[in-house]
Amino acid sequence: MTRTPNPDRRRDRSRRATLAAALELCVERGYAAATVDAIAARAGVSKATIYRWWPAKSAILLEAVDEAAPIPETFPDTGDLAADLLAWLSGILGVFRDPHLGPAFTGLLAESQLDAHLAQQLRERLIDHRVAQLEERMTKARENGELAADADLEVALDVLHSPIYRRQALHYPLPDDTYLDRLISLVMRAIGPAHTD
Amino acid sequence: MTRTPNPDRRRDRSRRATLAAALELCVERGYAAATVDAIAARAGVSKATIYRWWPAKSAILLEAVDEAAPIPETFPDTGDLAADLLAWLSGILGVFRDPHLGPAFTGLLAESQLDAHLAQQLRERLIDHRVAQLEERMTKARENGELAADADLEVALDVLHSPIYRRQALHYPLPDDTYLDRLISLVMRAIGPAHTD
Amino acid sequence: MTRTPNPDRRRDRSRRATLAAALELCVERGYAAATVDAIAARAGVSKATIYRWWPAKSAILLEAVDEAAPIPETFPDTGDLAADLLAWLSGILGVFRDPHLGPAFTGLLAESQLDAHLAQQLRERLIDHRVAQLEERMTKARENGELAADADLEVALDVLHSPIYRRQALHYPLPDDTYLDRLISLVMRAIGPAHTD
Amino acid sequence: MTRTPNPDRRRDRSRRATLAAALELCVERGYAAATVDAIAARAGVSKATIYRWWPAKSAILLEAVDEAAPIPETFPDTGDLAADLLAWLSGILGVFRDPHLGPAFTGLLAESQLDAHLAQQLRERLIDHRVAQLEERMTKARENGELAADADLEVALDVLHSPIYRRQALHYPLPDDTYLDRLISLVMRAIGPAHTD
DNA sequence: TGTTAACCGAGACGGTACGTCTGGTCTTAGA
DNA sequence: TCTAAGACCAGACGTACCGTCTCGGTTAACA
Repeated sequence: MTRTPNPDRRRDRSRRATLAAALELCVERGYAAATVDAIAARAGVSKATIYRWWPAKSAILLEAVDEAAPIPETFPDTGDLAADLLAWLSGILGVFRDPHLGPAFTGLLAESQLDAHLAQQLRERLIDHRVAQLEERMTKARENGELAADADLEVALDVLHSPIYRRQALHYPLPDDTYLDRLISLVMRAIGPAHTD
Repeated sequence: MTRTPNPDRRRDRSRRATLAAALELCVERGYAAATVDAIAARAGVSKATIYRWWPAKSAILLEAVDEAAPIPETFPDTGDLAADLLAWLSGILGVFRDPHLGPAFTGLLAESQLDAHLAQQLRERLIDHRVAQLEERMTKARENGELAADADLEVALDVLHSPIYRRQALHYPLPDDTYLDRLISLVMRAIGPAHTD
Repeated sequence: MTRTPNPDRRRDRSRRATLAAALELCVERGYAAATVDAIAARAGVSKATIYRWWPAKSAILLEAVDEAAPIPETFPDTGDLAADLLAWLSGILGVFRDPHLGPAFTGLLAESQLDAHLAQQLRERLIDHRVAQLEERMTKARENGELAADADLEVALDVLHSPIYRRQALHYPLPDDTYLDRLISLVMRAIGPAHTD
Repeated sequence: MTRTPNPDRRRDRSRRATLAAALELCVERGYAAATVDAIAARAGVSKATIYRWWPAKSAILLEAVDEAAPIPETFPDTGDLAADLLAWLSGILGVFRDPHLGPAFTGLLAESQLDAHLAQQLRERLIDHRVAQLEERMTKARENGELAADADLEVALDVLHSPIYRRQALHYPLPDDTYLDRLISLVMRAIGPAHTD
C-alpha cells in the first residue's frame, strides 16, 4: 500500500534498464510500438515495477529524454547574437533529429497535444528552462544595444523556434541551416539595432 | 469482395450522420473518447459501414473538419496588408478555438505527429491551400511595394502561423489579438518596405 | 413489398444456380464456409433473390439435398428381409458418404440440433418417408412370418439406423458393410421368427 | 509473449465464474446466445482472460459440462444386467434432460458435428470412458453367462445408446422409460443367453 | 407494340459476434 | 519492502456474416 515508495531502496538497475529500453524501442519500432509491455520485457523489469515509479508510458519517455538530452548548461554567448541564435536553434533541431532521442521526443510532443498534464511536464522539464536561457541572452542583448530597445522579445522568441515544431508536427521537412540563417536574419531585421543610415 | 465500394450507391444519410457524430463526440468527450464504436453507435450507423468508407477514425474526422471548416474562398485583400494578415491569422485561430471543430482539429494535429500519412492528408486537405492563398497575397504585396523587394516570404509565412501551432501543441495559451498585432508588427518590420524616414 | 412472391414468375436459372453453388461450396470449403454471401457470389445471384425464396441458408441446402438425393421410389423387396435391410442401410450410408451431398447433409444435421424447426423440415422432407418405407416393409415381413409376431418394430427401426447418425455426429468412423451385417444380424436375432431348430 | 500461460498462476475465481456463466447462459438463452462477450460480461471476466485459457466457446462449455456432469465412478452391477442397462441409459438421458447441463451438452453435440477436433475432445472427455464402463460390465456379463457366448457386444453397445443421440439430434421426443425397457428387451433377446426351451 | 408489375443482380446498410490488442492494476513468490 | 513474472479487467480495434433494403435494369404477360 506504499503510496510513495522509498526511493532509497530503488534499484538503480531497473530504472536505467527501463529508460534505456524505452528509448531503444522508440528508435527501433516507433513511439506507438513502444508499449509498456514491450519496454518491461526488453528491460527485464516487471510492469508492476514500472508503474510503481512512473504513472504512464509518457512519463518514462519524458524522464528518459530529459536525462539523455544534452543540456547546454550555459547559453553560448560569443558576443555575436546571430551566431548564438544559430547555435541554439541548431541545438533544438539536434534533439528532433537525434537518432536516439528524436522518435521519443516527437512522440511525447504528439501525446502532449492530447494530454494537458503531460504537456505541462514536458514544458517544465524539457522546454521552458531552455527557452529561458535564450530569453536571458536576448534580454542582455537588448540591454547591450545588440537589439533595438523596443524589441518585442516574447514574440521574437516564439517566432524563432515555433517553425521547427510546426514543421515536425505536420511532417514538413525540418529546417536546414540555410533556413535557420534566413529565419535569424528575418528576426534580426525586425528587432536588430536601429539602422544607422 | 468489393474492395472499393461504389460511391454512387452511398447513402448520404449515413455519411452525414457519421461525420456529425464524430465531431460531436470530440466536442463532448474529447478526441480520444471518440472511438469508432462510439461514433457508430451515436450515428446509428454500423461499424462495417464506417470501415467501408473510411480506413480509420482519423479519416472520418479529417473529412468532417474539412467539410465543416469555413473556407475563405478568397483571401481578403483590403489593400492593407497588416489588416489582411490579422484577418487571416484570426481565421486560423478561429478553427483552433471553434467549439465545434477545435477538439477534432487539434486531435488530428496530434495524431498527425505520429502518422506521416495522416499528416500529408491533413496538409493537403486543410492547410496547404489556405497557406497558398496567403502566399499569393504576400507575393502580390511584394510586387506592389507593400513589402521589401527582397522579403523572404517563405520564412515570413512560417513565422506568422507557426506560433499558433506550437502554442496549441504544448498547451500554452493560444495567442490573443494583441499578440497577433505584435507578431504582425514584428514581421512587417522585417519585411516591410524600407523606411523612408 | 411482395410478401409472397409469385412462384410462376420465378427464374429457374437463379434457383438452380443457387442450389448448385450451395452444394459445391459445402463440398469444397465445408458447410460453415458456405455463407449466403458466398453462395450468392458463386451463383451470380443477388442475396435479395435468395432471401426472397429461402428463409435461410439451411433451407437452401435442405432443398438442394432433397432434390439431389437419390429417392428409392419403392423399397426393395427381394423376399430376403436381411438383404433388403442391408440395401436400405447402405443407401442411407451412401448419402452420408456421397462426396457431393455428404457435407451438406451432415451440416444440416448439425444445424438441426440447434434449430427445432429445421429439424422438423429435415425429418419431413428427407427422413420420415424413407423410414416409413422401411417400416412398411417390416410390417409386411411380420405379417408374412419373416419376423416374430410380437416383434417391436418401432425399436427395431430405431436401432437399425441410429448408430449411423451417432457415429457421424461424433466423428466416429462410419459403419462399414461388415458392421451392417452384424447389426442386421443382431436385430434379426431379436425380432426374427422363433427358432425352429 | 507468453503463448502458454502458466496454469499455476491461474486465478481460480475467474475460471469458475466463466464456467458457471457459460452454463447459465446456455440454460437461460440457449447455446447460440451464449456468446463469448456475454459469458465474459456475466462472469465479470475480460475477454482476454477467457481467450488466454480457452481457444473457443466450445472449449469453455466442454470443460464446464465435464466438470458438472455426474460421473458414476463405478458402473452399477446389481447382478441384474437388464436393470443395470436401464440405470446406465437413464443416466445418459439424464444428462440430455438436465436443466442445467442439457442445453450446453446438446449444443456441444451440434457443434461437434461440424468440428472434428471438438468431436474428439467431446468423445475423450465426456463419452468414451463412460461407454467403456458399460463395455466392461457387458464383457463380464458375457463371461458370467448372463449373455450369449457369441454376443456381439460392440454392436449391442451402439444399439443401446445411439437412439438417444439420434432422437436428440433430430428433435424427436427423447425416449421414455417404457422405450428403454423395450430397447433393452430387444437387445437382451438378441444377445441374451440361449433359450432353454 | 407499348405498359407495367414483378423479378432480378448488385451491393450498401444496421446489427452483432468474433478474436486480438494495449493500458494500467493486482497477485504471488522470492530475495 | 522491493522485485520479476505475469494474470487480470476494461474496452477499442478491424473483420466477417447475417438478413434487410434500395437501386436500376430486365422480363414477360397483358393492353
